[in-house]
Amino acid sequence: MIKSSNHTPLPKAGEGKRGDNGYLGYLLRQAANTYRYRVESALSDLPLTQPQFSSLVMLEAYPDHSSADLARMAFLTPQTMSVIVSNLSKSGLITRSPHAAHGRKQHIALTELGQETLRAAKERVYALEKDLLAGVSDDEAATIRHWLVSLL
Amino acid sequence: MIKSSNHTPLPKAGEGKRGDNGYLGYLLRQAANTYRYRVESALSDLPLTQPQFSSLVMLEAYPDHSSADLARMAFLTPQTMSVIVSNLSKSGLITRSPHAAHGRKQHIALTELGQETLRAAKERVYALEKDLLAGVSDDEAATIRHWLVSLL
DNA sequence: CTTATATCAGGTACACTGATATTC
DNA sequence: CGAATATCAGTGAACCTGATATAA
Repeated sequence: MIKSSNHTPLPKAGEGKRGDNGYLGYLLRQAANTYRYRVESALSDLPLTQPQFSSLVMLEAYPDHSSADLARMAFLTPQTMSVIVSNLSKSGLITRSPHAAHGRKQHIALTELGQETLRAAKERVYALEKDLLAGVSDDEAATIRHWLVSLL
Repeated sequence: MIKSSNHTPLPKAGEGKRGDNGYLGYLLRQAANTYRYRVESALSDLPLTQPQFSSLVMLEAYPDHSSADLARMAFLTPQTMSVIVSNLSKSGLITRSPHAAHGRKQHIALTELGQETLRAAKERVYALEKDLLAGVSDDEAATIRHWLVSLL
């Protein structure tokens, strides 16, 4: 036998349950996983994971924000974000300098390498944005965008 | 100072970048993360992770499918799915019995506990489905569903 | 004393690649 | 032999909870 179980047809990959009639939560999860995989493939040579990329984008958009600030933005615990920031630091993409004047806060800054890497990553990732809306009208895009925001 | 950096306003949690105008991929990721967190909170007393829950649902819907089959459905490597299945087995939710007649395939079956747990988990998770579509019209829901499926 | 920040310690599930054994 | 399955070994980023130290 060539293909797996032969008395019950293998559902189309990713369907899990009933395709167009599948549960929304399941579809949301699968879609996000698929997209994450695409992003990490596109970034595989940099190297930068998606959470790291997101963190860099946030840092660039909102400089002078602390690790704790980033954690709140990303709905993560401070400890988790601390690990991500620490990994970014280990990769030489950011530097943390003690900020004596403001409590225990650390000033996070992108290094030259960090800026270069982020710029390259943005090109790749933003190119994927177009694919996300292929064949979707502006009205539909607005509906989708509004729905995603409403879930946060 | 009470709230983090005070000269640059902290963006609304989860926005990361520009809210309604944010990048779709980013919104997709954040929405999926938020949903995942809700699911795992709802399941925290069972205990069952979301990947484990998905696997159980697939197993119930498509009995007699192997770990390799599940991996294909979920877009995961056989090794990864093997770990998930192994954890389910360790928790006593499934049993694997050698199936001498069909190559190396293992027959996976839900135990009594597995069926009970899945039933309880379904109640909780499917209750969350309603929240996903709160304030969304049928037309909009169809658009969203179609979009998610198109990404897979 | 309270609050916020950062970080250490420990743990786990999940994801990958690579290698191996088994079976048809 | 090739193809499919399962699994061992190793690695790593990313999550979590809990405890601790520091500083406004």
